Amino acid sequence: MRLATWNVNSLRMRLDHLTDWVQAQQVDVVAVQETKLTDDKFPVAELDSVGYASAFSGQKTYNGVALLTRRSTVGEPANVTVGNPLFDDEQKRLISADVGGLRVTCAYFPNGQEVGSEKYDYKLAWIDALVQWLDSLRDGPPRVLLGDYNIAPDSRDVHDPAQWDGKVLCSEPERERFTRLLQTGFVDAFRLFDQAEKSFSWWDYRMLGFRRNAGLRIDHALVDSRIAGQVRACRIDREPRALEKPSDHAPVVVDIDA
DNA sequence: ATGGCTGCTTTGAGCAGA
Repeated sequence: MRLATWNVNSLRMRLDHLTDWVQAQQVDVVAVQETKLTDDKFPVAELDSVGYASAFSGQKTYNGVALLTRRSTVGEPANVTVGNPLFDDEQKRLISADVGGLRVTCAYFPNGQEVGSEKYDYKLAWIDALVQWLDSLRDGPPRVLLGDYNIAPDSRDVHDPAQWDGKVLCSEPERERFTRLLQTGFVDAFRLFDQAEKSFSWWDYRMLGFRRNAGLRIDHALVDSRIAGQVRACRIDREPRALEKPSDHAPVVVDIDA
């Protein structure tokens, strides 16, 4: 089974990129972040016409998440949960479903804006609640957490570690939260394999970020430790980032024998 | 040091992203 995560930065702007890509890559499950659409505007019919069923939770302007499943291989998302039952949140950042024997969660972690800000505190509290909830699901079906974590876990994941040292996305409390997620029984699928140095998943639109490869690895696929041995590959696909009018994020793909 | 793109919005300057 091939799963992927992609922050599309507006599904309205990126629908063609997304449908082209999932078909070309034969993706079975894709977790989408920053749809920026209310549910009545979600392109159910367009996705259905290319063979994908969808579960989604959105709002106007900001946030918004979705899980798309390839009908011919994995069917429809089942037992869909919107949000975190342990955390009241008006922001639409989390959706989970059973797909192909896995409990798949799509997450759009808060950005945090600046260390010490109100938004940063919200980010840490949001992650703490996510850790608590996912920990409670350890005995259920194997979990997969796909999303834009807005955390670069390691200096390897940062184009210029000195410049980013201690800044939001790279601060110690955020990295500690990432470690806590791993400690609830996950592996970082990307780091199970040899990867090129300076592998990133996001590049600033400004200052020729992509051309200079001035990026961060903040989009991740965490896979339940119980099935770590079934992970066959994990890679970042930079190609969609080079298209006209791209998202600022590239998709991350993970292949699991399941 | 600043802002540099992009998408969005009670359509137009300001917010937010990362």
